[in-house]
Amino acid sequence: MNGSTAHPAARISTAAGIPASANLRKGDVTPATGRRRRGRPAKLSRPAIFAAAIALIDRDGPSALTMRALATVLGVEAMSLYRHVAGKDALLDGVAEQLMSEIEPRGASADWTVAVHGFASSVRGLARNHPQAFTLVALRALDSASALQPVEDLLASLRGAGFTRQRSVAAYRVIAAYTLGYVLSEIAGFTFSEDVASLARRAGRFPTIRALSRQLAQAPTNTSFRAGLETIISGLRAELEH
Amino acid sequence: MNGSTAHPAARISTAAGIPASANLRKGDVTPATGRRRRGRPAKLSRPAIFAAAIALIDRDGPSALTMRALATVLGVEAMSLYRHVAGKDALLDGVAEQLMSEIEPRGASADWTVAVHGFASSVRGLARNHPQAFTLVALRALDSASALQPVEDLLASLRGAGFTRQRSVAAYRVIAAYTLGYVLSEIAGFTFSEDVASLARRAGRFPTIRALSRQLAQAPTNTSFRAGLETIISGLRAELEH
DNA sequence: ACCTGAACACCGTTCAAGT
DNA sequence: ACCTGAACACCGTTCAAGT
Repeated sequence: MNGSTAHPAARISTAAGIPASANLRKGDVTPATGRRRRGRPAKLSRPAIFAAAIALIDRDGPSALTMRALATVLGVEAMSLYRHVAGKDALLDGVAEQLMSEIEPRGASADWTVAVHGFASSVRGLARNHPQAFTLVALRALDSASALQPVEDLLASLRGAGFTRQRSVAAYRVIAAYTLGYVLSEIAGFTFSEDVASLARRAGRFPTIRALSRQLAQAPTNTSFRAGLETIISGLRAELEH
Repeated sequence: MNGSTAHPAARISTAAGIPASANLRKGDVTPATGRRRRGRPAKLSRPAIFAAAIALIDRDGPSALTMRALATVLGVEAMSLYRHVAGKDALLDGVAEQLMSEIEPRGASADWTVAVHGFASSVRGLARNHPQAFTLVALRALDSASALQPVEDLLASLRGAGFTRQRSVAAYRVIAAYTLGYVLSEIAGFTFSEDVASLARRAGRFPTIRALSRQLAQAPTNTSFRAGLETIISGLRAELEH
């Protein structure tokens, strides 16, 4: 497809312009303890590696994330990465965790419907900031503190609003499943391209799809995402009041 | 991690035991026309290739699907595959389409809630039959007839039940998003492993997660999937009757 | 302490050649 | 008409070696 002959890694390095150390928050390189460093100072750090990996995926897609390409971007040889991450799988775990940490905590809300919208918007916002990386990472178990905080906030609001333990978890799962599915569909083009209508026409079947082709072709919006959430909230409210 | 030194392809071939031609339905090799075959008879066919690919993924995971491994399983050299599929990406498109064709049509239902459950069960059933292949394929645009039929049936039922055009499409999207998200979460272990509770305990935060750890650890079931669907149906019914 | 060179066993894909 | 051999430009990962 992309028949470009040469795509020199050096160019990536320049273009990506990874702010190698600029991305680091203070204290990232060394643990909180002021332990004395000896020997050669480290050129690499885990957060710098993960940040560069996310930038690489966002720019060129998941398949561009290669140990070798990542190393080039960081101005280092591929093998040096293995000092800091166990392998490619561990790299992806780190990427997932660093992505989740971008979600800023909202705190528990007294109104559970606000909490639902807050949770869903956080996830969707992350996906919109990093569509490519999100797909890579959406299916990895989230066992980091930053991934758990939004869940904690949502569950706390549901419990506080009077949902039983069982119903709180059930509600969480419905909301999380809808949000994940919606966001992934959005990234994939919502499974309906403009030419689905023409396929339906060619096939001479699917009269309803043909009749609804204008509506189906409409790109999902902020509004339609929230509307779907309201449908679910309405169903949950009925259970709560029952 | 898996430090096994040698994993000879020949062994895969034996172990996988792909029923190379047994998987073929009659008429798969040649188009319906009784066109005369000349030259060397084909050892390969697109359906046989896709079936073997699905079997390989189901057995050994998405990363085991390699042009070379697939060829070995089919008793052929890797380059022979390029006679039948344009490349690996086209192979994955074919795998996606062949998977979707496993869904057996249910026909439109007079009761729209039956149609909702039917659609969702079809998708979930496919995911349970091919959990590994499903993840690989869930995000590819579905533009084949067999992928469109379940959508047509659901939309037709919704329209027939009195949903407006806009509301029918909106309802479809909520249902599809929930189903996709639920099913992918299920495959990924529903993002909550048993040790999330212990992580929450170690972190000394997340009191609600800790309090709900038993409920959160419960594996999703047929029943809980349908219960979530009922929540959504209840929300949709309110809109319909409004 | 941290990074590198060389090597190994893989990939997808091409092209000209075999039958 | 269909399949193959040899080759190219990649992968992830190891290990012993450099500074």
